Amino acid sequence: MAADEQADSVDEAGVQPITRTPKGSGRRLRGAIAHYLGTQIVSGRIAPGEKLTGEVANAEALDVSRSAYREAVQVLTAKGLVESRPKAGTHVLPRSRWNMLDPQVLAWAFSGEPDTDFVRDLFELRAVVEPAAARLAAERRDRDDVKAMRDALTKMRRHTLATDAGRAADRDFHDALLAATHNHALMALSASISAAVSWTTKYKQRARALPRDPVPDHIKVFDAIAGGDVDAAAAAMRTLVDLALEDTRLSM
Amino acid sequence: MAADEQADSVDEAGVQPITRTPKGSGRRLRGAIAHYLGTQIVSGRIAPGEKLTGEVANAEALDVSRSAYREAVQVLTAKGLVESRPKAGTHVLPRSRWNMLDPQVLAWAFSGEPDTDFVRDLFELRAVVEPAAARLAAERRDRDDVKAMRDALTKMRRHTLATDAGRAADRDFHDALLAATHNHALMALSASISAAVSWTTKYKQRARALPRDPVPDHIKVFDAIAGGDVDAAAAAMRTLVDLALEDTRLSM
DNA sequence: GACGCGAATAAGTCGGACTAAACCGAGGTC
DNA sequence: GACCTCGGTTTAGTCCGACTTATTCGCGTC
Repeated sequence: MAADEQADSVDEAGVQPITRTPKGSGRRLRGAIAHYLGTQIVSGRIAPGEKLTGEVANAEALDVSRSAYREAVQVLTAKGLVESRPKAGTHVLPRSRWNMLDPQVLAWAFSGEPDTDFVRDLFELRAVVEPAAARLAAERRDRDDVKAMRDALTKMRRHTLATDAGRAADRDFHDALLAATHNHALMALSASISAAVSWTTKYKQRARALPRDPVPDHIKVFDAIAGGDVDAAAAAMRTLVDLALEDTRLSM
Repeated sequence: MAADEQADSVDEAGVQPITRTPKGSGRRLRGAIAHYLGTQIVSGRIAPGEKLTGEVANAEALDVSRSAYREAVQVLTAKGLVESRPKAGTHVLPRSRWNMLDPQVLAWAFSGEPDTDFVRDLFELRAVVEPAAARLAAERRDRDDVKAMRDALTKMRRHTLATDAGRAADRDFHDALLAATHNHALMALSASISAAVSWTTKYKQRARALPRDPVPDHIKVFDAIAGGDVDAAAAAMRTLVDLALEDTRLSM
Protein backbone atom coordinates (compact mmCIF):
# COMPACT_ATOMS: atom_id res chain seq x y z
CA MET A 1 0.00 0.00 0.00
CA ALA A 2 2.25 2.76 -1.18
CA ALA A 3 -0.61 5.19 -1.63
CA ASP A 4 -0.68 6.19 2.00
CA GLU A 5 2.37 8.32 2.25
CA GLN A 6 1.38 11.76 1.20
CA ALA A 7 3.45 12.95 -1.69
CA ASP A 8 6.62 14.07 -0.03
CA SER A 9 8.01 14.42 -3.49
CA VAL A 10 7.50 17.67 -5.27
CA ASP A 11 3.81 18.35 -5.26
CA GLU A 12 3.79 20.33 -8.48
CA ALA A 13 2.28 23.73 -7.88
CA GLY A 14 -1.32 22.67 -7.37
CA VAL A 15 -2.06 21.62 -10.91
CA GLN A 16 -1.09 18.07 -10.06
CA PRO A 17 -3.82 16.60 -7.86
CA ILE A 18 -1.82 13.52 -7.02
CA THR A 19 -3.40 10.29 -6.06
CA ARG A 20 -6.72 10.94 -4.47
CA THR A 21 -6.65 8.19 -1.93
CA PRO A 22 -9.67 8.72 0.26
CA LYS A 23 -9.76 7.32 3.74
CA GLY A 24 -8.73 3.73 3.59
CA SER A 25 -12.15 2.29 4.24
CA GLY A 26 -13.89 4.25 1.51
CA ARG A 27 -14.52 2.82 -1.87
CA ARG A 28 -11.92 0.63 -3.45
CA LEU A 29 -8.82 2.02 -5.01
CA ARG A 30 -9.89 1.58 -8.62
CA GLY A 31 -13.15 3.32 -7.70
CA ALA A 32 -11.15 6.32 -6.53
CA ILE A 33 -9.12 6.33 -9.72
CA ALA A 34 -12.23 6.02 -11.86
CA HIS A 35 -13.81 8.86 -9.90
CA TYR A 36 -10.74 10.98 -10.35
CA LEU A 37 -10.45 10.39 -14.08
CA GLY A 38 -14.21 10.51 -14.55
CA THR A 39 -14.57 13.94 -12.98
CA GLN A 40 -11.56 15.19 -14.91
CA ILE A 41 -13.25 14.18 -18.13
CA VAL A 42 -16.84 15.12 -17.40
CA SER A 43 -15.77 18.50 -16.07
CA GLY A 44 -13.92 19.14 -19.30
CA ARG A 45 -10.44 19.38 -17.80
CA ILE A 46 -9.58 16.61 -20.22
CA ALA A 47 -11.39 17.56 -23.39
CA PRO A 48 -12.90 15.10 -25.89
CA GLY A 49 -10.35 14.00 -28.45
CA GLU A 50 -7.46 14.45 -26.08
CA LYS A 51 -5.20 11.50 -25.41
CA LEU A 52 -4.36 10.69 -21.83
CA THR A 53 -0.91 9.69 -20.77
CA GLY A 54 0.22 6.13 -21.29
CA GLU A 55 -0.84 3.53 -18.78
CA VAL A 56 2.56 2.96 -17.26
CA ALA A 57 3.34 6.65 -16.90
CA ASN A 58 -0.09 7.62 -15.62
CA ALA A 59 -0.32 4.73 -13.20
CA GLU A 60 3.04 5.70 -11.80
CA ALA A 61 2.04 9.36 -11.58
CA LEU A 62 -0.99 8.39 -9.51
CA ASP A 63 1.14 6.00 -7.52
CA VAL A 64 -1.01 2.96 -8.19
CA SER A 65 -0.34 -0.29 -9.92
CA ARG A 66 -0.99 -0.62 -13.60
CA SER A 67 -3.68 -3.25 -12.92
CA ALA A 68 -5.71 -0.94 -10.72
CA TYR A 69 -5.34 1.87 -13.23
CA ARG A 70 -6.41 -0.35 -16.09
CA GLU A 71 -9.48 -1.59 -14.23
CA ALA A 72 -10.46 2.01 -13.63
CA VAL A 73 -10.08 2.76 -17.33
CA GLN A 74 -12.28 -0.25 -18.10
CA VAL A 75 -15.01 1.38 -16.07
CA LEU A 76 -14.68 4.60 -18.06
CA THR A 77 -14.72 2.59 -21.26
CA ALA A 78 -17.87 0.79 -20.16
CA LYS A 79 -19.55 4.16 -19.64
CA GLY A 80 -18.47 5.41 -23.04
CA LEU A 81 -16.14 8.12 -21.79
CA VAL A 82 -12.95 6.81 -23.37
CA GLU A 83 -11.75 4.36 -25.96
CA SER A 84 -8.33 2.80 -26.14
CA ARG A 85 -6.48 1.00 -28.89
CA PRO A 86 -2.99 -0.41 -29.02
CA LYS A 87 -0.40 2.03 -30.20
CA ALA A 88 -3.01 4.77 -30.44
CA GLY A 89 -3.47 5.24 -26.71
CA THR A 90 -6.59 6.08 -24.73
CA HIS A 91 -8.67 8.94 -26.08
CA VAL A 92 -11.62 10.78 -24.61
CA LEU A 93 -14.68 10.20 -26.76
CA PRO A 94 -16.99 12.99 -27.94
CA ARG A 95 -19.75 13.89 -25.51
CA SER A 96 -22.33 12.26 -27.74
CA ARG A 97 -20.87 8.88 -26.90
CA TRP A 98 -21.04 9.35 -23.13
CA ASN A 99 -23.71 7.51 -21.17
CA MET A 100 -24.96 10.58 -19.40
CA LEU A 101 -27.86 8.68 -17.87
CA ASP A 102 -25.51 6.40 -16.02
CA PRO A 103 -26.01 7.23 -12.34
CA GLN A 104 -22.29 7.28 -11.71
CA VAL A 105 -21.56 9.58 -14.64
CA LEU A 106 -24.34 11.80 -13.36
CA ALA A 107 -22.66 11.82 -9.97
CA TRP A 108 -19.37 12.84 -11.54
CA ALA A 109 -21.13 15.57 -13.47
CA PHE A 110 -22.60 16.96 -10.25
CA SER A 111 -19.49 16.55 -8.13
CA GLY A 112 -18.13 19.88 -9.29
CA GLU A 113 -19.92 22.97 -10.42
CA PRO A 114 -23.12 21.85 -12.12
CA ASP A 115 -23.65 22.88 -15.72
CA THR A 116 -26.83 24.92 -15.65
CA ASP A 117 -27.67 24.05 -19.24
CA PHE A 118 -27.43 20.38 -18.49
CA VAL A 119 -29.62 20.75 -15.42
CA ARG A 120 -32.22 22.41 -17.62
CA ASP A 121 -31.97 19.49 -20.04
CA LEU A 122 -32.48 17.03 -17.24
CA PHE A 123 -35.59 18.77 -16.04
CA GLU A 124 -36.89 18.83 -19.58
CA LEU A 125 -36.41 15.07 -19.67
CA ARG A 126 -38.26 14.75 -16.38
CA ALA A 127 -41.02 16.94 -17.78
CA VAL A 128 -41.36 14.53 -20.67
CA VAL A 129 -41.08 11.27 -18.82
CA GLU A 130 -42.66 11.75 -15.43
CA PRO A 131 -46.09 13.04 -16.45
CA ALA A 132 -46.41 10.19 -18.91
CA ALA A 133 -45.24 7.82 -16.20
CA ALA A 134 -47.81 9.23 -13.80
CA ARG A 135 -50.50 8.58 -16.41
CA LEU A 136 -49.40 4.96 -16.80
CA ALA A 137 -49.09 4.55 -13.06
CA ALA A 138 -52.65 5.75 -12.57
CA GLU A 139 -53.75 3.06 -15.00
CA ARG A 140 -51.76 0.16 -13.66
CA ARG A 141 -50.88 0.70 -10.01
CA ASP A 142 -51.74 -2.13 -7.67
CA ARG A 143 -52.20 -2.25 -3.94
CA ASP A 144 -48.48 -2.57 -3.19
CA ASP A 145 -47.56 0.36 -5.43
CA VAL A 146 -50.01 2.62 -3.65
CA LYS A 147 -48.69 1.50 -0.29
CA ALA A 148 -45.09 2.17 -1.29
CA MET A 149 -45.95 5.64 -2.52
CA ARG A 150 -47.96 6.45 0.57
CA ASP A 151 -45.14 5.31 2.84
CA ALA A 152 -42.62 7.44 0.98
CA LEU A 153 -44.95 10.39 1.18
CA THR A 154 -45.39 9.95 4.93
CA LYS A 155 -41.64 9.83 5.48
CA MET A 156 -41.25 12.86 3.25
CA ARG A 157 -43.70 14.80 5.34
CA ARG A 158 -42.09 13.77 8.61
CA HIS A 159 -38.53 14.65 7.72
CA THR A 160 -38.37 17.60 5.38
CA LEU A 161 -36.28 17.97 2.25
CA ALA A 162 -33.68 19.64 4.44
CA THR A 163 -32.64 16.25 5.79
CA ASP A 164 -31.01 13.35 4.04
CA ALA A 165 -33.84 11.08 5.12
CA GLY A 166 -36.33 13.46 3.54
CA ARG A 167 -34.51 13.57 0.24
CA ALA A 168 -34.28 9.78 0.31
CA ALA A 169 -38.04 9.63 0.81
CA ASP A 170 -38.48 11.98 -2.15
CA ARG A 171 -36.40 9.62 -4.26
CA ASP A 172 -38.41 6.68 -2.96
CA PHE A 173 -41.62 8.35 -4.00
CA HIS A 174 -40.45 8.90 -7.54
CA ASP A 175 -39.00 5.40 -7.70
CA ALA A 176 -42.28 3.92 -6.46
CA LEU A 177 -44.16 5.95 -9.03
CA LEU A 178 -41.98 4.71 -11.88
CA ALA A 179 -42.27 1.17 -10.52
CA ALA A 180 -46.06 1.51 -10.54
CA THR A 181 -45.93 1.82 -14.33
CA HIS A 182 -44.75 -1.80 -14.34
CA ASN A 183 -42.53 -0.83 -17.24
CA HIS A 184 -38.95 -2.01 -16.85
CA ALA A 185 -37.57 0.50 -19.32
CA LEU A 186 -39.08 3.37 -17.38
CA MET A 187 -37.86 1.85 -14.13
CA ALA A 188 -34.36 1.85 -15.57
CA LEU A 189 -34.70 5.56 -16.21
CA SER A 190 -35.77 5.87 -12.61
CA ALA A 191 -32.22 5.54 -11.36
CA SER A 192 -31.05 8.38 -13.55
CA ILE A 193 -33.99 10.59 -12.79
CA SER A 194 -33.87 10.14 -9.05
CA ALA A 195 -30.15 10.79 -9.11
CA ALA A 196 -30.82 14.02 -10.95
CA VAL A 197 -33.61 14.88 -8.54
CA SER A 198 -31.53 14.39 -5.45
CA TRP A 199 -28.52 16.28 -6.79
CA THR A 200 -30.53 19.27 -7.85
CA THR A 201 -32.50 19.22 -4.61
CA LYS A 202 -29.25 19.38 -2.76
CA TYR A 203 -28.26 22.50 -4.69
CA LYS A 204 -31.61 24.11 -4.07
CA GLN A 205 -31.07 23.41 -0.40
CA ARG A 206 -27.60 24.88 -0.46
CA ALA A 207 -28.81 28.11 -1.95
CA ARG A 208 -31.51 28.98 0.54
CA ALA A 209 -34.10 27.49 2.77
CA LEU A 210 -36.70 25.79 0.66
CA PRO A 211 -38.98 28.58 -0.49
CA ARG A 212 -41.99 26.38 -0.96
CA ASP A 213 -43.41 23.24 0.56
CA PRO A 214 -43.26 20.51 -2.08
CA VAL A 215 -45.44 18.06 -0.19
CA PRO A 216 -48.84 19.34 -1.38
CA ASP A 217 -47.78 18.91 -5.01
CA HIS A 218 -46.73 15.36 -4.30
CA ILE A 219 -50.01 14.65 -2.55
CA LYS A 220 -51.99 15.86 -5.56
CA VAL A 221 -50.04 13.45 -7.74
CA PHE A 222 -50.53 10.63 -5.28
CA ASP A 223 -54.25 11.18 -4.94
CA ALA A 224 -54.75 11.21 -8.69
CA ILE A 225 -52.78 8.01 -9.14
CA ALA A 226 -54.43 6.23 -6.24
CA GLY A 227 -57.79 7.33 -7.59
CA GLY A 228 -56.96 6.13 -11.07
CA ASP A 229 -57.54 9.52 -12.66
CA VAL A 230 -55.03 9.37 -15.50
CA ASP A 231 -55.41 12.92 -16.81
CA ALA A 232 -55.26 14.48 -13.37
CA ALA A 233 -52.18 12.43 -12.54
CA ALA A 234 -50.37 13.62 -15.63
CA ALA A 235 -51.39 17.22 -15.05
CA ALA A 236 -50.42 17.19 -11.38
CA MET A 237 -47.05 15.69 -12.18
CA ARG A 238 -46.46 18.24 -14.87
CA THR A 239 -46.99 21.15 -12.50
CA LEU A 240 -44.83 19.42 -9.90
CA VAL A 241 -41.90 19.19 -12.31
CA ASP A 242 -42.46 22.72 -13.57
CA LEU A 243 -42.38 24.10 -10.04
CA ALA A 244 -39.29 22.10 -9.19
CA LEU A 245 -37.57 23.49 -12.25
CA GLU A 246 -38.62 26.96 -11.20
CA ASP A 247 -37.12 26.51 -7.74
CA THR A 248 -33.92 25.06 -9.09
CA ARG A 249 -33.52 27.78 -11.67
CA LEU A 250 -33.81 30.45 -8.99
CA SER A 251 -31.08 28.86 -6.92
CA MET A 252 -28.48 28.74 -9.65
CA MET B 1 -20.78 -3.94 -36.56
CA ALA B 2 -21.68 -7.36 -37.91
CA ALA B 3 -18.98 -9.09 -35.93
CA ASP B 4 -21.37 -9.64 -33.08
CA GLU B 5 -22.53 -13.14 -33.74
CA GLN B 6 -20.00 -15.07 -31.81
CA ALA B 7 -20.46 -18.79 -31.73
CA ASP B 8 -21.77 -18.88 -28.23
CA SER B 9 -24.35 -21.45 -29.07
CA VAL B 10 -21.97 -24.22 -28.17
CA ASP B 11 -22.35 -23.58 -24.49
CA GLU B 12 -25.78 -25.12 -24.19
CA ALA B 13 -24.60 -28.69 -24.43
CA GLY B 14 -22.90 -29.27 -21.13
CA VAL B 15 -21.26 -27.68 -18.18
CA GLN B 16 -18.36 -26.66 -20.37
CA PRO B 17 -19.20 -23.13 -21.51
CA ILE B 18 -15.72 -22.26 -22.61
CA THR B 19 -15.50 -18.95 -24.38
CA ARG B 20 -14.20 -20.02 -27.70
CA THR B 21 -12.43 -16.86 -28.59
CA PRO B 22 -9.42 -17.79 -30.62
CA LYS B 23 -7.01 -14.99 -31.24
CA GLY B 24 -7.90 -12.90 -34.23
CA SER B 25 -11.48 -12.64 -33.11
CA GLY B 26 -12.96 -9.20 -33.43
CA ARG B 27 -13.11 -7.52 -30.08
CA ARG B 28 -10.66 -7.88 -27.29
CA LEU B 29 -10.60 -10.85 -24.99
CA ARG B 30 -12.11 -9.12 -22.00
CA GLY B 31 -14.89 -7.89 -24.29
CA ALA B 32 -15.68 -11.47 -25.18
CA ILE B 33 -15.69 -12.48 -21.53
CA ALA B 34 -17.91 -9.56 -20.61
CA HIS B 35 -20.24 -10.48 -23.46
CA TYR B 36 -20.33 -14.06 -22.32
CA LEU B 37 -21.03 -13.26 -18.69
CA GLY B 38 -23.34 -10.40 -19.60
CA THR B 39 -25.59 -12.54 -21.75
CA GLN B 40 -25.57 -15.28 -19.13
CA ILE B 41 -26.86 -12.80 -16.58
CA VAL B 42 -29.28 -10.80 -18.70
CA SER B 43 -30.80 -13.95 -20.12
CA GLY B 44 -31.40 -15.20 -16.61
CA ARG B 45 -29.17 -18.25 -16.81
CA ILE B 46 -27.44 -16.75 -13.80
CA ALA B 47 -30.27 -15.40 -11.69
CA PRO B 48 -30.10 -12.29 -9.49
CA GLY B 49 -28.76 -13.09 -6.05
CA GLU B 50 -26.70 -15.97 -7.30
CA LYS B 51 -22.99 -15.99 -6.63
CA LEU B 52 -20.71 -16.74 -9.50
CA THR B 53 -17.69 -18.92 -9.14
CA GLY B 54 -14.55 -17.47 -7.62
CA GLU B 55 -12.25 -15.48 -9.85
CA VAL B 56 -9.44 -17.96 -9.93
CA ALA B 57 -11.66 -20.94 -10.65
CA ASN B 58 -13.82 -19.14 -13.19
CA ALA B 59 -10.89 -17.59 -14.99
CA GLU B 60 -9.28 -20.96 -15.26
CA ALA B 61 -12.51 -22.56 -16.44
CA LEU B 62 -12.73 -19.98 -19.21
CA ASP B 63 -9.07 -20.46 -19.93
CA VAL B 64 -8.15 -16.82 -19.55
CA SER B 65 -5.91 -14.99 -17.15
CA ARG B 66 -7.31 -13.63 -13.95
CA SER B 67 -6.54 -10.06 -15.07
CA ALA B 68 -8.65 -10.34 -18.19
CA TYR B 69 -11.45 -11.96 -16.23
CA ARG B 70 -11.36 -9.27 -13.58
CA GLU B 71 -11.44 -6.47 -16.14
CA ALA B 72 -14.51 -8.08 -17.66
CA VAL B 73 -16.16 -8.19 -14.26
CA GLN B 74 -15.36 -4.51 -13.79
CA VAL B 75 -17.38 -3.80 -16.90
CA LEU B 76 -20.33 -5.71 -15.51
CA THR B 77 -19.96 -3.88 -12.23
CA ALA B 78 -19.93 -0.54 -14.03
CA LYS B 79 -23.22 -1.47 -15.68
CA GLY B 80 -24.77 -2.48 -12.40
CA LEU B 81 -25.13 -6.17 -13.20
CA VAL B 82 -22.95 -7.50 -10.40
CA GLU B 83 -21.33 -6.43 -7.18
CA SER B 84 -18.34 -8.02 -5.52
CA ARG B 85 -16.89 -7.87 -2.07
CA PRO B 86 -13.98 -9.70 -0.49
CA LYS B 87 -14.91 -12.97 1.13
CA ALA B 88 -18.49 -12.58 -0.08
CA GLY B 89 -17.74 -13.17 -3.73
CA THR B 90 -19.39 -11.65 -6.79
CA HIS B 91 -23.17 -11.61 -6.77
CA VAL B 92 -25.67 -10.78 -9.48
CA LEU B 93 -27.65 -7.71 -8.47
CA PRO B 94 -31.45 -7.50 -8.70
CA ARG B 95 -32.79 -6.40 -12.07
CA SER B 96 -33.76 -3.03 -10.65
CA ARG B 97 -30.09 -2.16 -10.31
CA TRP B 98 -29.21 -2.99 -13.91
CA ASN B 99 -28.58 -0.15 -16.35
CA MET B 100 -30.96 -1.48 -18.96
CA LEU B 101 -30.56 1.66 -21.07
CA ASP B 102 -26.89 1.00 -21.53
CA PRO B 103 -26.48 0.20 -25.23
CA GLN B 104 -24.26 -2.74 -24.49
CA VAL B 105 -26.64 -4.24 -21.95
CA LEU B 106 -29.38 -3.76 -24.51
CA ALA B 107 -27.25 -5.63 -27.02
CA TRP B 108 -26.80 -8.48 -24.57
CA ALA B 109 -30.52 -8.53 -23.94
CA PHE B 110 -31.20 -8.88 -27.65
CA SER B 111 -28.42 -11.33 -28.41
CA GLY B 112 -30.59 -14.24 -27.43
CA GLU B 113 -34.32 -14.66 -27.55
CA PRO B 114 -35.82 -11.24 -26.98
CA ASP B 115 -38.18 -10.86 -24.04
CA THR B 116 -41.44 -9.76 -25.61
CA ASP B 117 -42.53 -7.95 -22.47
CA PHE B 118 -39.36 -5.94 -22.42
CA VAL B 119 -39.73 -5.06 -26.09
CA ARG B 120 -43.20 -3.74 -25.32
CA ASP B 121 -41.75 -1.68 -22.49
CA LEU B 122 -39.14 -0.24 -24.79
CA PHE B 123 -41.74 0.78 -27.33
CA GLU B 124 -43.75 2.35 -24.59
CA LEU B 125 -40.70 4.38 -23.66
CA ARG B 126 -40.28 5.39 -27.28
CA ALA B 127 -43.93 6.33 -27.40
CA VAL B 128 -43.36 8.63 -24.46
CA VAL B 129 -40.07 10.16 -25.47
CA GLU B 130 -40.06 10.44 -29.22
CA PRO B 131 -43.28 12.39 -29.77
CA ALA B 132 -42.19 14.87 -27.13
CA ALA B 133 -38.78 15.01 -28.76
CA ALA B 134 -40.36 15.63 -32.13
CA ARG B 135 -42.29 18.52 -30.63
CA LEU B 136 -39.12 20.05 -29.21
CA ALA B 137 -37.28 19.42 -32.44
CA ALA B 138 -39.95 21.24 -34.40
CA GLU B 139 -39.39 24.20 -32.10
CA ARG B 140 -35.64 24.30 -32.09
CA ARG B 141 -34.23 22.64 -35.21
CA ASP B 142 -31.74 24.69 -37.15
CA ARG B 143 -30.52 24.44 -40.71
CA ASP B 144 -27.97 21.71 -39.96
CA ASP B 145 -30.49 19.57 -38.10
CA VAL B 146 -32.87 19.65 -41.03
CA LYS B 147 -30.10 18.77 -43.42
CA ALA B 148 -28.98 15.81 -41.28
CA MET B 149 -32.51 14.49 -41.10
CA ARG B 150 -33.09 14.94 -44.82
CA ASP B 151 -29.86 13.14 -45.65
CA ALA B 152 -30.76 10.23 -43.41
CA LEU B 153 -34.18 10.07 -44.97
CA THR B 154 -32.71 10.01 -48.46
CA LYS B 155 -30.39 7.16 -47.56
CA MET B 156 -33.24 5.34 -45.93
CA ARG B 157 -35.28 5.58 -49.10
CA ARG B 158 -32.43 4.46 -51.31
CA HIS B 159 -31.47 1.38 -49.36
CA THR B 160 -34.44 -0.22 -47.70
CA LEU B 161 -34.72 -1.47 -44.15
CA ALA B 162 -33.75 -4.85 -45.50
CA THR B 163 -30.13 -3.74 -45.72
CA ASP B 164 -27.70 -2.80 -43.00
CA ALA B 165 -27.17 0.58 -44.61
CA GLY B 166 -30.88 1.20 -44.53
CA ARG B 167 -31.18 0.36 -40.85
CA ALA B 168 -28.19 2.57 -40.15
CA ALA B 169 -29.96 5.41 -41.98
CA ASP B 170 -33.04 4.79 -39.86
CA ARG B 171 -30.92 5.09 -36.74
CA ASP B 172 -29.33 8.23 -38.13
CA PHE B 173 -32.74 9.77 -38.68
CA HIS B 174 -33.80 9.18 -35.11
CA ASP B 175 -30.43 10.34 -33.81
CA ALA B 176 -30.66 13.52 -35.87
CA LEU B 177 -34.16 14.10 -34.58
CA LEU B 178 -33.06 13.76 -30.97
CA ALA B 179 -30.08 15.96 -31.68
CA ALA B 180 -32.41 18.60 -33.10
CA THR B 181 -33.94 18.98 -29.65
CA HIS B 182 -30.57 20.39 -28.55
CA ASN B 183 -31.16 18.61 -25.28
CA HIS B 184 -28.17 16.59 -24.13
CA ALA B 185 -30.19 14.39 -21.80
CA LEU B 186 -32.48 13.38 -24.63
CA MET B 187 -29.51 12.83 -26.89
CA ALA B 188 -28.12 10.44 -24.31
CA LEU B 189 -31.35 8.48 -24.49
CA SER B 190 -30.88 8.47 -28.23
CA ALA B 191 -28.20 5.81 -28.05
CA SER B 192 -30.49 3.48 -26.12
CA ILE B 193 -33.49 4.16 -28.28
CA SER B 194 -31.73 3.70 -31.57
CA ALA B 195 -30.19 0.51 -30.27
CA ALA B 196 -33.65 -0.72 -29.42
CA VAL B 197 -34.95 0.42 -32.80
CA SER B 198 -32.31 -1.38 -34.77
CA TRP B 199 -32.58 -4.59 -32.79
CA THR B 200 -36.31 -4.79 -33.10
CA THR B 201 -36.16 -3.84 -36.77
CA LYS B 202 -33.81 -6.74 -37.29
CA TYR B 203 -36.34 -9.11 -35.73
CA LYS B 204 -39.14 -7.71 -37.80
CA GLN B 205 -36.97 -8.32 -40.84
CA ARG B 206 -36.17 -11.84 -39.78
CA ALA B 207 -39.80 -12.76 -39.41
CA ARG B 208 -41.05 -11.77 -42.84
CA ALA B 209 -40.57 -9.26 -45.57
CA LEU B 210 -41.46 -5.84 -44.28
CA PRO B 211 -45.23 -5.67 -44.55
CA ARG B 212 -45.39 -1.91 -44.85
CA ASP B 213 -43.22 0.86 -46.16
CA PRO B 214 -42.05 2.94 -43.20
CA VAL B 215 -40.72 5.80 -45.27
CA PRO B 216 -43.99 7.75 -45.67
CA ASP B 217 -44.40 7.88 -41.90
CA HIS B 218 -40.91 9.23 -41.52
CA ILE B 219 -41.53 11.83 -44.19
CA LYS B 220 -44.62 13.07 -42.39
CA VAL B 221 -42.56 13.54 -39.25
CA PHE B 222 -39.79 15.24 -41.17
CA ASP B 223 -42.13 17.65 -42.93
CA ALA B 224 -43.79 18.67 -39.70
CA ILE B 225 -40.46 19.30 -37.98
CA ALA B 226 -38.97 21.16 -40.93
CA GLY B 227 -42.14 23.23 -41.12
CA GLY B 228 -42.05 23.98 -37.42
CA ASP B 229 -45.49 22.54 -36.78
CA VAL B 230 -45.06 21.26 -33.24
CA ASP B 231 -48.40 19.51 -32.83
CA ALA B 232 -48.24 17.82 -36.21
CA ALA B 233 -44.71 16.65 -35.45
CA ALA B 234 -45.75 15.08 -32.18
CA ALA B 235 -48.80 13.46 -33.75
CA ALA B 236 -46.90 12.11 -36.74
CA MET B 237 -44.24 10.65 -34.51
CA ARG B 238 -46.81 9.06 -32.28
CA THR B 239 -48.41 7.22 -35.17
CA LEU B 240 -44.97 6.21 -36.43
CA VAL B 241 -44.10 4.59 -33.13
CA ASP B 242 -47.53 2.99 -32.84
CA LEU B 243 -47.22 1.44 -36.28
CA ALA B 244 -43.72 0.24 -35.56
CA LEU B 245 -44.93 -1.42 -32.39
CA GLU B 246 -47.75 -3.01 -34.36
CA ASP B 247 -45.31 -4.44 -36.90
CA THR B 248 -42.97 -5.69 -34.22
CA ARG B 249 -45.75 -7.27 -32.22
CA LEU B 250 -46.92 -9.20 -35.25
CA SER B 251 -43.47 -10.61 -35.87
CA MET B 252 -42.94 -12.01 -32.40
C1' DG C 1 4.09 10.07 -56.05
C1' DA C 2 1.75 5.90 -54.41
C1' DC C 3 2.33 1.69 -52.14
C1' DG C 4 3.56 -1.70 -49.15
C1' DC C 5 6.92 -3.34 -45.52
C1' DG C 6 8.97 -3.30 -41.31
C1' DA C 7 9.98 -1.27 -36.79
C1' DA C 8 8.46 1.35 -32.69
C1' DT C 9 4.95 1.87 -29.43
C1' DA C 10 1.20 1.40 -26.33
C1' DA C 11 -2.42 -1.33 -24.99
C1' DG C 12 -3.61 -6.26 -24.01
C1' DT C 13 -2.67 -10.64 -21.71
C1' DC C 14 -0.32 -13.56 -18.66
C1' DG C 15 1.20 -15.62 -14.11
C1' DG C 16 2.16 -15.55 -9.55
C1' DA C 17 2.75 -13.31 -5.04
C1' DC C 18 1.06 -10.76 -1.52
C1' DT C 19 -2.54 -7.66 1.02
C1' DA C 20 -6.80 -6.52 2.97
C1' DA C 21 -11.45 -7.08 3.96
C1' DA C 22 -15.34 -9.64 5.52
C1' DC C 23 -17.74 -13.73 7.07
C1' DC C 24 -17.85 -17.65 10.40
C1' DG C 25 -17.21 -20.45 13.95
C1' DA C 26 -14.60 -21.45 18.30
C1' DG C 27 -13.97 -20.07 22.62
C1' DG C 28 -14.43 -17.17 26.39
C1' DT C 29 -17.29 -13.95 29.28
C1' DC C 30 -21.31 -12.34 31.63
C1' DG D 1 -27.60 -20.21 28.17
C1' DA D 2 -26.97 -16.15 25.27
C1' DC D 3 -23.83 -12.81 23.78
C1' DC D 4 -19.62 -10.91 22.57
C1' DT D 5 -14.89 -11.19 20.97
C1' DC D 6 -11.30 -12.79 18.47
C1' DG D 7 -8.81 -15.08 15.47
C1' DG D 8 -8.80 -18.03 11.08
C1' DT D 9 -10.12 -18.65 6.46
C1' DT D 10 -11.90 -17.40 2.20
C1' DT D 11 -12.23 -14.36 -1.59
C1' DA D 12 -11.63 -10.17 -3.88
C1' DG D 13 -8.16 -6.35 -4.33
C1' DT D 14 -3.57 -4.78 -5.42
C1' DC D 15 1.07 -5.17 -6.94
C1' DC D 16 4.82 -6.62 -10.03
C1' DG D 17 7.30 -7.69 -14.28
C1' DA D 18 7.51 -10.19 -18.39
C1' DC D 19 5.61 -11.18 -22.79
C1' DT D 20 2.11 -10.69 -26.89
C1' DT D 21 -0.61 -8.42 -30.15
C1' DA D 22 -2.32 -4.86 -32.70
C1' DT D 23 -1.72 -0.54 -34.76
C1' DT D 24 0.45 3.45 -36.56
C1' DC D 25 4.08 5.70 -38.81
C1' DG D 26 8.11 6.32 -41.27
C1' DC D 27 11.14 4.39 -44.44
C1' DG D 28 12.43 2.48 -48.60
C1' DT D 29 11.02 0.62 -53.00
C1' DC D 30 8.68 0.58 -57.31
